[in-house]
Amino acid sequence: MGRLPCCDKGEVKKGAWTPEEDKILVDYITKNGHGTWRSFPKLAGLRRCGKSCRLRWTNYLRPDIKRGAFSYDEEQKIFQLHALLGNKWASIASRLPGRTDNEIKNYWNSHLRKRIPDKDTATLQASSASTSADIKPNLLSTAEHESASVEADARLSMDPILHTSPPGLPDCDFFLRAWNSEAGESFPKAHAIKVESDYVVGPAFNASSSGASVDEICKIEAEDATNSGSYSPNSYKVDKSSDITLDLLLDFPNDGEYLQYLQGDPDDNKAST
DNA sequence: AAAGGCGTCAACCGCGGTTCC
DNA sequence: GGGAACCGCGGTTGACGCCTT
Repeated sequence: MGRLPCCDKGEVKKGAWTPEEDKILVDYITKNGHGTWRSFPKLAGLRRCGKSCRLRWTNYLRPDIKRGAFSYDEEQKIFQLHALLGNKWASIASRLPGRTDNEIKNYWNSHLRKRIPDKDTATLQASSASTSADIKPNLLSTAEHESASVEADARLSMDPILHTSPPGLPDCDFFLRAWNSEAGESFPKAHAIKVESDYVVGPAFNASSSGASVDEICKIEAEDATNSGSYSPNSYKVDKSSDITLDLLLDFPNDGEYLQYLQGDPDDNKAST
């Protein structure tokens, strides 16, 4: 038994929205709110699928949407968040006020992805061929990233040390933990920065065995899930430090090296400044 | 000037997760 | 507890404009 179609395909209009339709949609939502999207088109007098209305509103017509070129800061954040989260566009969008997941996804696919050097791809293939435990999420293709995430989730669930934040541990320790982990390590590597031998990995967070990058990913996802009230009770226990940790990672001083490929395309940078 | 290629982005589709009854 | 309804997400498609030949 398949899922019922969300609307009668014969009845609804498809394709680009006209200014008139936009106006009807905006006017109705302004006055009444959208209610349930399924019934919205009928109530508003639009010959559109409810999903289509929702998409048009959330991706284009919402008043808080910021249009126009992405700033350098925004690009920087997208790179960093993508390194942590992979193709979790909604999660990334939630940290970029005024930007939608669709917009970020398109921008990534058309502008940012091509700035990642080919040699990273080569590194990726070499590393993924060696051992799955050494997988670096930020270097993975989408499919590899997804499978790595699944595997990492499984590892996480078996690694009690990743489930608990030591009582009374200051946030800076959390940050150090994160930075010394694979997630922190991934930033320089993602940008082809050579990390010197004084790079320290604590015994409990050996990068090849702890999957601490997943720690980061799970914390952020847990936070997102918590925000939407949908996180399962046996998932990572979230506390305030997750947000602080991510912010610290995002705010880590960029001396121009870490995001080298942001400067890869002068034309794009010109547009974003 | 015209045709074809390419890049961008709005919109669609299908699926998984959540909520409600 | 189970199923239907609904929502939201990520991947994909298609239209359109620009560029190159």
